[in-house]
Amino acid sequence: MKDVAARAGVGLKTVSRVVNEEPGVTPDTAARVQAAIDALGFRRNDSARLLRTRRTASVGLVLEDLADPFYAALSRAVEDVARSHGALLFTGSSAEDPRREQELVLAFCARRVDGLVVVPAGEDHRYLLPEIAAGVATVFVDRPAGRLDADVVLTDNAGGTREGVAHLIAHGHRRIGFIGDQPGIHTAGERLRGYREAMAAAGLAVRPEWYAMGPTTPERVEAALDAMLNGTEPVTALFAGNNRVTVTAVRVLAARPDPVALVGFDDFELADVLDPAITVVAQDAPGIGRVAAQQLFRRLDGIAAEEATRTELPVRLIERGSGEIPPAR
Amino acid sequence: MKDVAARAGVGLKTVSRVVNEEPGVTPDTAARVQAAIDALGFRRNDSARLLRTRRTASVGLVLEDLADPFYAALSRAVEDVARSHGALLFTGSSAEDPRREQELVLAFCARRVDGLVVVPAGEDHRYLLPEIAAGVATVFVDRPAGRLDADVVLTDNAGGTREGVAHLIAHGHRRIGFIGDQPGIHTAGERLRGYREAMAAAGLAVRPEWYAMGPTTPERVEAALDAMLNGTEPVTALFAGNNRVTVTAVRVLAARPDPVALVGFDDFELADVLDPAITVVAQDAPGIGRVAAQQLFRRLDGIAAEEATRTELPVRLIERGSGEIPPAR
DNA sequence: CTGAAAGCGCTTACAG
DNA sequence: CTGAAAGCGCTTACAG
Repeated sequence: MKDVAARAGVGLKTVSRVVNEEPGVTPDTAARVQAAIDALGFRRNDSARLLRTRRTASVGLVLEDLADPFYAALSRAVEDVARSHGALLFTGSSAEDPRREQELVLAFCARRVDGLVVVPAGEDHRYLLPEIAAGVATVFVDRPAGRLDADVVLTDNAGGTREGVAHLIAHGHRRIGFIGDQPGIHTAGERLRGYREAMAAAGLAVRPEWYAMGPTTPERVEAALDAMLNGTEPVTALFAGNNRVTVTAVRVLAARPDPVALVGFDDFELADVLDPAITVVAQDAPGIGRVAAQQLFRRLDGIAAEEATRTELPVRLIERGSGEIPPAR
Repeated sequence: MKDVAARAGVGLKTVSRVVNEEPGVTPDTAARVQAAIDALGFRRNDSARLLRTRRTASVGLVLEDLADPFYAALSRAVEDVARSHGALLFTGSSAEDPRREQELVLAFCARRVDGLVVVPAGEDHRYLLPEIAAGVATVFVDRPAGRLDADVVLTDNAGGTREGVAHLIAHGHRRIGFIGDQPGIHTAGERLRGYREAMAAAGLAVRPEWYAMGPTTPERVEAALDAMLNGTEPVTALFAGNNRVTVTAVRVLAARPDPVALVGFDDFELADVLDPAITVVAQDAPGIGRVAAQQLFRRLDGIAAEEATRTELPVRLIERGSGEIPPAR
């Protein structure tokens, strides 16, 4: 900028005015400055500019895995909102490792991002307290923060599962299984709760061998499902607590002679092309990302309420066939 | 930092030393500085630091759509390489709009990212010339840059398609169709070329109604496929030029009485659960991202050759059933 | 309409 | 081992 000023024979501030299209520059002067800019190939250094303005016009997004379709869709929505507010997006994957989550978050804060959208991996987010006090707006997504009162945007996990299980009950099922993710994961716990509530609401007892929580590896899901199907009171329907479980369940059930009804939490591509097509409780991944990002910018613009908000987004039951199979005789 | 220095009763430079763990500070002094840091909740402002060091330790990734599984996997790989080099990742989706691509690229450059990984949307990247001259390392990915000599990492599109089509030929097919994306898209053109070459290598003529290029909307793909299947010389097998085409083809073919062989370019989740399971020519999305990012850091570390490199990654034919269906009698 | 000075929060190059 | 001065590339607050 100094070079431009020298070449155009003006002061620094005048170059700044032209670059920022501020008023109060003679067309003549502006033209001279512009010529110097073009000749020198000058491009404003936004990092320097932002050091002075104290707004970096960037937000950081920390999620579990950028390559996961659910988070990929969420990211894209956050990106779109950020763009509409003139902000750039940093992204980072925690790989479900609390240490890595913290590293990323603090790295973003060290860059002085204006705000943060975080899918929590850890259980204690008090490390963010000084950052939040320093003015970094933070919104949690998909799972609430641990030991910290902050904005959070969630899917209605319990409600969605209740709806899916009630759907199976409405189709005549009484013995319904549930296979979920690790019990420590918030979404997994909420979905299990929804399952229990739906069964209770219908006056149906839940036998301990009908539900299983744990890693979503194919081996473990298959073992859990086998146990449910081969017990003394075998289930006639399964509610799959997430995508991974659903896919394995599809494979296992396809190999069995008698049909078992299946409803899965979270939609996936080609669910409608399978035979039978898979009935799912669909989450709104872009919606979650959008709402979270909007809340973030509301905070940044100072138009959000003081207190932390908690938003639960509704799910959508999509009937495709697998969830409407009647109980085997 | 000034506050920390004042509180610890030392100079700025000493605080800087402690913060950066530089040697040459008495344990005693260091402890005093550290105490001040903790008391004040000081966190180094990396943006300011990087203004001075002239390295932002960040790279920008511009791709078509962060929510697309292929690009999501690619992004994750770029992120991992960036992390291993201590760099943060900006991401942005061009939505296949050249103007938006340029906006994003220039915004990243204005932040002075060290390097850029770009999936080109436009056809002319000369706008990057000044940036590259200014030292921004740039690697193109998935498609080559337009009118610019730069590093590029590609899938072996033509070779992969040759292999897939040859596979169909080896299974007895003589009349093979090809449905691809818009002819302007580099990957689409390359795959069409591979199809032609494989047919020619087997001495098979290609009738004009056997291949169709255009948007990958279900309507258009369905119409193209119908035309190929109902002509006077109907095809007995189809090579689908990408994911979207494959999915629509699966739907259309499932509704037909006689089986048609199908090989698709690019793998997708659940391809193995469909009936028949889908034979594909699989791209290595993480591999492409990794190789591109590695080339980027090689440039940044000054250990890359002067000339632009062109890398083509091999594909993998995965036989699952649909590609091994013999020609209908 | 225009510009000189100070400052954003750090590091670099020196001197002691 | 320690620190004062200058500077990274901009903007802010002022003065003319």
